[in-house]
Formats: sequence, C-alpha cells, structure tokens
Amino acid sequence: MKLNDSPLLSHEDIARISAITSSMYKKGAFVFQAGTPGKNIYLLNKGRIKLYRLSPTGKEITQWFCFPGEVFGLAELPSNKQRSIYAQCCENCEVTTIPLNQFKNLLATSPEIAIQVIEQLSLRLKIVGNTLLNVTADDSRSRIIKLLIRLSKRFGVECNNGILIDVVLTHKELADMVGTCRQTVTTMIGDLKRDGYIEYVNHLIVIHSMSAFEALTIPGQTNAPIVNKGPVQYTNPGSDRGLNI
Amino acid sequence: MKLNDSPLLSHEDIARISAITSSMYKKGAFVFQAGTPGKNIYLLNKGRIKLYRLSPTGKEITQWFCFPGEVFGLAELPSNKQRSIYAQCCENCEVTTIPLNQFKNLLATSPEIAIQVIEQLSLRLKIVGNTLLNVTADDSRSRIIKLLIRLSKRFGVECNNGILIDVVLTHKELADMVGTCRQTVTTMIGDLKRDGYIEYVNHLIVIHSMSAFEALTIPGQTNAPIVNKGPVQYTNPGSDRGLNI
DNA sequence: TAAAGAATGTCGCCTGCACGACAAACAAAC
DNA sequence: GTTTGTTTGTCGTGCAGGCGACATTCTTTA
Repeated sequence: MKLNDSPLLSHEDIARISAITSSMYKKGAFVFQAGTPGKNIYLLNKGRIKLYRLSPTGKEITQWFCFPGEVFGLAELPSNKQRSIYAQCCENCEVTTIPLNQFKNLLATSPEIAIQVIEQLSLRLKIVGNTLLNVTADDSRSRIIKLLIRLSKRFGVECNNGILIDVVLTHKELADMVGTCRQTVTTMIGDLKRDGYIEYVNHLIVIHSMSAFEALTIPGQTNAPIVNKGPVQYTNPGSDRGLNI
Repeated sequence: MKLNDSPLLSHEDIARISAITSSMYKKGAFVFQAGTPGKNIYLLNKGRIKLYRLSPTGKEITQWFCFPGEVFGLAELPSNKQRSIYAQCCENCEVTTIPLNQFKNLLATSPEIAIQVIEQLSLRLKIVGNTLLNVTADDSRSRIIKLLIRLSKRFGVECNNGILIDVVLTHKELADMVGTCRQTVTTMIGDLKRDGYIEYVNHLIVIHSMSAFEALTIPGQTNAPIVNKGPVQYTNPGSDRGLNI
C-alpha cells in the first residue's frame, strides 16, 4: 500500500521534449539555489531532493521533499525571476533538466499537461498552507504527530506491527519540516515510543495503531499512554485491538 | 503607484465562458467553506475576501486576501475533493461564479489561460511558502514588519509622508496573517509608531521611510528608534532624508 | 581498526509571547 | 439621545519550547 498523492509527467510527455539532459548530482549538491535565476524545471528520476527556504539567520524550513517521478522548480516558472528556494540532494540523484522555454512550448500545445501542472501546484499549495496552519495553531507535539501521519499517508507500508513509514529522515529533517528544533523532535519521538504509539524497526518508524495515533491530535484529549508499563508486545499482531479511543 | 502582483483573467476570457452568474454576498458571508465540495472557481469583482484555514481549536490563519480582479477557489480545482479553506467576505462583495467543468474546458482550449493560472498558483505558493519561513524563523516583531512591507508592495500609495498602505485591516486580521495574537500586534504597531517608523493617517498605516523600515528586518541590527524624542515632523516632506541606515 | 563525523538522547536555563482581564475609544444600531 | 458591539491599548502571569552543552551511539572514511 504505497500511496503517492502527486501526479507525474509521463514518459511520453518527456519524450516529446527534445534536448533533454539527464545529469547526476551527488549527495549534498544543489540542483539550484535561492538567488539564482530559474531557467529550467526539473524531473527527479532517482534519489531524494529537499526543497527548502533559508532565513537570513540560517534557520531553514523544508517546504517539500521531492521523490522520484516528481517535478520541481515549478514555482519560479512564470516570472524569469530569481528562485527563492534551495533544491539540495539528500542522496545521490539523477535529474532531468528541461529548459523553461521548451516546457512552456509543451504547455502551450498540450493542455492536459498544463492541467497536471496546475494540479501539482494546487496540491503543494494545499500542503504548504496546511503546514502553515499547523505551525501557528498547534504545539510542537501535535505538529510532529501530524507530520508522521502525513508521512505515513505518503510513504506508509503496511507491516505486521502497523504502518511503517518507508523513508529515512533524521530528527533534524523532521524538525525543519514542522518548524521546531531537533531536540524537541527527539524528545517527542522518545515520548511516543515510550508510550507505545510508535517504534523503530531498523531506523524506520512504525505507527502501531493509526486510529490511536490520529486520536492524539484531537484537542482536549487526555493523551494517556496506550502502554504505560513495560515494552510493547511486538509478537502479538492483535495487540492494537481495543485501543480505539 | 499601485502595484498588483497578481495576473488576472481578462474580460474577454470571462466572456468566453457561458452560464456565468454574478452574485452579491454580504459582509461576513461565506462564498465557500472548508469541508464542502469545490464545484466552482470564483472571480472577485468587488469587495474583499479572506481566504483562511481554521484549526480544530478555532485558531485561524489567513492564507490570502483576495481583491477585485483576482481568482480564488483554484487550489481545490483538481480533485473534486473537499475544500480545506474558508472564503469569507470582509465587506459586501460581488463575485462571479464559474463552474469547474466549464473552467476546465476553457483551460483545455486556451493554454494562455492555463499558463496564467499556473502563474497565479506559483505566486501564491511562493507567498505562502515565504510566510511559512517567516512564521518559523522570525520573532513576532519582524514578522509584523515584514508583513507591512509586503502589504506596502501590494497596496502602497505614495504620499507626502511616505508610503501609505491603502487597505483597512484590523489588528486581529494582521495577527492572523502572521500567526501571532492580537495583543502582540497592537504592542508592536505601538512601538513602531512611538519610534517614528510609521504613523496612522485616518486609520491607514503610513511607512515613513521604506529603507529605514526594511533595515529593521536585517538581523543583528540595533534597531534604534529613528525618532526617540517628540513627535514626527509631518509637515516636512524631506524629513525622511538622512535616515538611511 | 582507528578516527572523525553524524545522529540521537537528555538536562536545565531563560525568554518570547500567548492568553486572560480590563479600560478606553470608537462605531453602529436602536 | 442611549445602548451594544467592535477595535485598540496596556499590564501581569505562566509556560512551551528554543538553545547551549554534553554524553552516547551509530556511520563513514581513511
């Protein structure tokens, strides 16, 4: 059960663009940086790319993680203006570069793609807007919980202990996604682990019971630990029964 | 000097859509609400509309203020899913309703409009993304200052005392735009007034010197008042000279 | 296998600012 | 006119959580 909420450019679409170049980027490399003119849009073939903004004081906020099949660099498409975000590779990546004018031609001739782009942008606008609400309305605990829920929707894989979030993200990365600091994430994740809501299975987070987890975000909840003594019984697949809050 | 950073649908574009209805909405009325299916997109002809998200606890965050000539309700265009934001009239408004399918047809036949929509969405994504960075990286003071700068870019009118922000917004509304509380806005605005950076001219904010004001957002600045004794000399149009920090 | 570097886990201090409470000023309604 | 509602201004209190500091564990590179 791997959900992906992002429409893609099909291979046929790509094929219709001439003069495409695919290049490799090393981990840590920038595909583009804020302050440079946006002359291309990009399609990620392999790897993971972090799209983030940077404040003058050096604080960063991750706006979007880009995964294979997704397009990025769209936001600066209209105006030939400077980019306002950074696109940095979290691992070694393969990226297809499409010159802006070519892409615009493509749009002009095939409305279906234009509509796809619109959908993609709408989706991101929705997500970023939602994050904005999150950051201002919720405390850091709920923000982290909601982030994990969102991640589980996008990268969740069912396993015997619940839903496994199939992406490796450091606490720092999680923190930058919800506008909090690394230590807070560590603490909160620790609490959730201690209280039996989640666990680690070789570096990946598993949410035991989605319903119980989602109940945590309901305001005015007691948020009592579902397990408050001893370790969780991983062996019993039915252990999350009766947890409905 | 009235800047408007939003591309519009031209009247010709509108004319090409049949079955358009224009309706009036009273102040406080909702054009649409979160949780309802998004079946139309809208064009604001007259008035002002607040697009905001609401947290379960009742806290709201304004994502966008819509002014005459602007399109709204776009973000839910793709999926026929539920809206996630509220569109509420700040005053009596006249709104043109365009059914989604009609609009999609329009898009399919005229790529220029599609591109305009893409530009509009990109712009908003940029702004919301920027707000997100703001909210997480800056303290409430800089957030408010930056908000005023943004507003002055969009609604600024030059006057003899500087730039007048030609929109009436309550402190609560300002607070909801930057994710802070009303009292903080009142205090900060008060400080800025006392220190001579801004003043009120019949309920509208005037920024005296843009350069001095923008310098306030530079981190590590002393932020000394530009006038720390007595009232500002409004009569002298050259009084903002020599304020370059 | 050592050494350097990341990532995690934990603690305590300190402060920004949310929030409640209230008064004053203003606007709208009656 | 009076009344009612809205907006602004101001002051304490309280606490969430940012931040520095440091130990520990895991990972990578030489």
